Amino acid sequence: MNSHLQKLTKSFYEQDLHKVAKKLLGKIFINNSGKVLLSGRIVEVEAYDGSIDEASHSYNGKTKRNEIMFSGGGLLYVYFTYGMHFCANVVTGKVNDGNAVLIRAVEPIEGIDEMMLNRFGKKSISQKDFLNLTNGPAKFAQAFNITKAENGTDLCSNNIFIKNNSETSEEKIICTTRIGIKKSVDLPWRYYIKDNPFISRK
DNA sequence: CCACGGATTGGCT
DNA sequence: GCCAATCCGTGGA
Repeated sequence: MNSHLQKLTKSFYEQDLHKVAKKLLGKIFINNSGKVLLSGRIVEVEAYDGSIDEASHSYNGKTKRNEIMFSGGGLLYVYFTYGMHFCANVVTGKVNDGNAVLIRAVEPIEGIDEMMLNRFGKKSISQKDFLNLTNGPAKFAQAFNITKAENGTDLCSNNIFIKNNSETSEEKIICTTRIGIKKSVDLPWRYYIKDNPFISRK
């Protein structure tokens, strides 16, 4: 089947933040903008809310850096952090909501040789490094060639997009507090697929 | 196995 | 000047 027929549409991304976050688990993230198609199954995400969530980049309103978070569901918000890493988010809801889902981990499917080159500069890696390909937000971005150039990409009209897949059943979705933040630490807004080997942390 | 600190830039106070 | 939605290497138990 033509993958375009399965591309998630605006109406999917315009749904409620947490509904989209949970529904994204199990879906296939694709970057087909390079020579080699890269794909992976989304296995871990976190929700960030502009209104009540002090950890969200959008909490204090729109700036040059976070403006994509306010630009409507279906866009890719990519930010730069710690002086060297990029992380990718899927914007949800309507214009000015300031809501987005951070993609924290995927399970590699296609283009794995290319991912190994992007991450480690070689095509032969250890079993341990195989799990290290995409088991973290900046690892995923590096493996999939997502950088600031991809900030603002419309996932509904480009060769970077997310493909539909069967729903992940409720009992396989684990919900915990989020990782690596210092504010709003008690909000249980991290979702991941139970027992998946590419989860960033237990 | 776990804990800790360095890397390195840009955004905001 | 401070610090970040991270990652990786090191050093000790």
